Amino acid sequence: MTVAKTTAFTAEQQQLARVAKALAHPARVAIVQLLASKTTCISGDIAAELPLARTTVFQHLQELKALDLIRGEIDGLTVCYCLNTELLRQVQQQFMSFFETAVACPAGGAGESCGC
Amino acid sequence: MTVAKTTAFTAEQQQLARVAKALAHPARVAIVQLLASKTTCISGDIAAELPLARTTVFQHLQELKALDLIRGEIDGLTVCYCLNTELLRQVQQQFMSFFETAVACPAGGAGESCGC
DNA sequence: ATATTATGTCGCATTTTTACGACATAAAAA
DNA sequence: TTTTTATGTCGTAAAAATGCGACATAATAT
Repeated sequence: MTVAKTTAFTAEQQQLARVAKALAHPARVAIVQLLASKTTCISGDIAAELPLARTTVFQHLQELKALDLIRGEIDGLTVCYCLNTELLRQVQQQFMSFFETAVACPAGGAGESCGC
Repeated sequence: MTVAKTTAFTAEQQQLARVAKALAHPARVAIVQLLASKTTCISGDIAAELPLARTTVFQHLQELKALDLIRGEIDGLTVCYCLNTELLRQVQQQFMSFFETAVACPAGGAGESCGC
């Protein structure tokens, strides 16, 4: 409580952080890649392809689903999960803007205005 | 027992997840944006611009520094933090590849091969 | 020399994440 | 019907993240 902190975080910062958090575990990165590599939506045997217990994988799936990055459709006894490519495209844009601003830092990286 | 199974994933998946984790908090997103917006590297008054205690901000700075996304150079009594734009460029590429593969999912989004 | 200031370290409490087994449920097969 | 199978729910334990105050340190300023 050294200083007055008036500034809150913007909606954009929170949104980017939320998505980043969703991708902040290799299992969830792997799940997205797995779904991207299938011509047909695969079901819970996603778990069989990952070095984790089925319930743990299910938990990760739920986290991705909570952000609507993936979707699940029940098909009889199995469930078909697939990517929400539309949302992913938006998210990709957000990350791009973020990185573009970052790499375009006027300080220019390896220490032009300071010693870093 | 809860053992981190992150080692069972590919190096690429782990690297992407690591960086995603670094950006998984709005404060750290804000820090990167803040550093990107400065023509000169700013020091610890980063804390004054964020709605968090100084030590908490310092902690976030350390996390970004641990991944070498930012760097700090001591200048007398103050410290000059700035972005590692070179690394950020690499990271940007990794995220781009990831998203490109994801949005290019053959299932094509809104349910072409399944009901999602 | 003493005080001030910017930065960094430590410990602690709270919350969230991760991981998994035991159990429940509902569709399909026997 | 009974059994099998794929999926989902719940509780729990360990770990990590978050946030902050008390204290330490080192460079200036007085």
